[in-house]
Amino acid sequence: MLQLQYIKEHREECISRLKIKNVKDLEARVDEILAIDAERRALQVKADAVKADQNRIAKEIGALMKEGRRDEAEDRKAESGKLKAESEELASRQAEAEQALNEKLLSLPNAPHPSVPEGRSAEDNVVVAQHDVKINLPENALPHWELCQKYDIIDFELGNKITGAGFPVYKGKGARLQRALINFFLNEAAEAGYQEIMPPLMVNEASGLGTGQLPDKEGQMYAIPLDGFYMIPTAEVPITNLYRGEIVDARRFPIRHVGYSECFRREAGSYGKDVRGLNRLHEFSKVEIVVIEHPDRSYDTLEEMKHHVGSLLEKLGLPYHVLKLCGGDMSFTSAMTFDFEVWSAAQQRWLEVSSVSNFETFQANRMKLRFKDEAGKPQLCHTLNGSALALPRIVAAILENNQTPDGILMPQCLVPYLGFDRID
RNA sequence: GGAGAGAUGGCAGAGUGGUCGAUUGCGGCGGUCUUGAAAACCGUUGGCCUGCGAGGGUCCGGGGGUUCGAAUCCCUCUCUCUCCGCCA
Repeated sequence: MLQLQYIKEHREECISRLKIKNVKDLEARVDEILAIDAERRALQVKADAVKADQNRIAKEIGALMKEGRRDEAEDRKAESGKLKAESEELASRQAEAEQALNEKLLSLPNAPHPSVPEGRSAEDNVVVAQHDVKINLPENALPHWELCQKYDIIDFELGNKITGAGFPVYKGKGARLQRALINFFLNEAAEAGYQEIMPPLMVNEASGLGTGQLPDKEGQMYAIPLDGFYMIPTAEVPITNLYRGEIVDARRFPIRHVGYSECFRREAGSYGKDVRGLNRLHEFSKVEIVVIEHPDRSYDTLEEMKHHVGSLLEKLGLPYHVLKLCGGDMSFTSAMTFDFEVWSAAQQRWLEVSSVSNFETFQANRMKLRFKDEAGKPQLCHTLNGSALALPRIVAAILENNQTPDGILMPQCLVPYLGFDRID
């Protein structure tokens, strides 16, 4: 969530930044927050004064009792009793104001960086980079779901049987390809300085709140109500929450992590050709990079992360472009996001395989993730993350783009991990 | 799943109704000494809210209660540890 202090001190700037995200009733919501905060502070000043009186009297009673002046102590007790009622009343009003303030703040999205383009939908995203690769498709090129069947490497029907739609079963060379990609991505990230984490695949509610999945995207996660857990939609959740509530040593910046996990998403409301084959799944594998960074350096780090993601796609020999998301297409939590899309030649469409974002202090504020600045004062860190990479659509593009009459050729960089160079 | 013990500051560990935001040790930071370092010695060392400031308030796992007053007493939840059972 946004920092209250920022909203207070930069109301105009805050509103103009949020406008880009097409927030409804924006000014009214911001002003309501400011009003509730003012009320809350006024209540606290009053409550503190009453409390101070109570504390003083309680000490006096202690002293009087020690000296054996019981009558005077009893007078004091009566006095304190009156204050108690007043103090309880003030405290409960203050708690109400605090809760209201918190709810309002929690429901306000992150303010986009001033350079984020305006726009309503994905149509308005801006292509900022393009990397072409020549593709020679055979005459009778097949979409990946037919290739999966032809070579018996990914079985969607079997997944339906044992779980349901969107839970494919990888077989033989298809399974081996998954494992190879995961290892390739993890090794590349390790070489780039990211420490590997293998996180739990279920998290508690506090973690969901920390990274912003809760409360507003609750319906997107699979829940385990009996134990109060959620299946993670991305490794971002457990890895970023590793630092929840911490005051980290500024000398550790940037804190770079990479982790592979299965990701679980309900994807309620999805349908049609978008969900065909590997295009959209309920469970998929992803390698994620997460960085905790000093606010002054976070946008440089975002560039480094983009560079890392781009280098992976280039090694895999996939054509891709990079989109800078417009305000209307950005996530609730992000201040700036770049999407990487690969060209899937047989489907003739772009598939999103990575999303790299800077959240600035939005997540850090929710999870109280801080560092000490030069003056020794705690400040919020910036958090960033990006897919590096999500497997299914990478697999779809590899299968489609590299198909030949003699089988599907594997990218050279994967051969050492695979132990074969083609699927046939 | 059954039985028991526990949760205090970065860590360890005192504190069982009043002057305790909390003894002490370690660690951290600053200094003295030293060519430098170590050792030794001295000092210092939490977060949050509020206030221009002085200051005030708050926090001893979470929530609730008793009391003029709670780290300390009561209830409850969560978590951790030990033993038994089960198990990869």
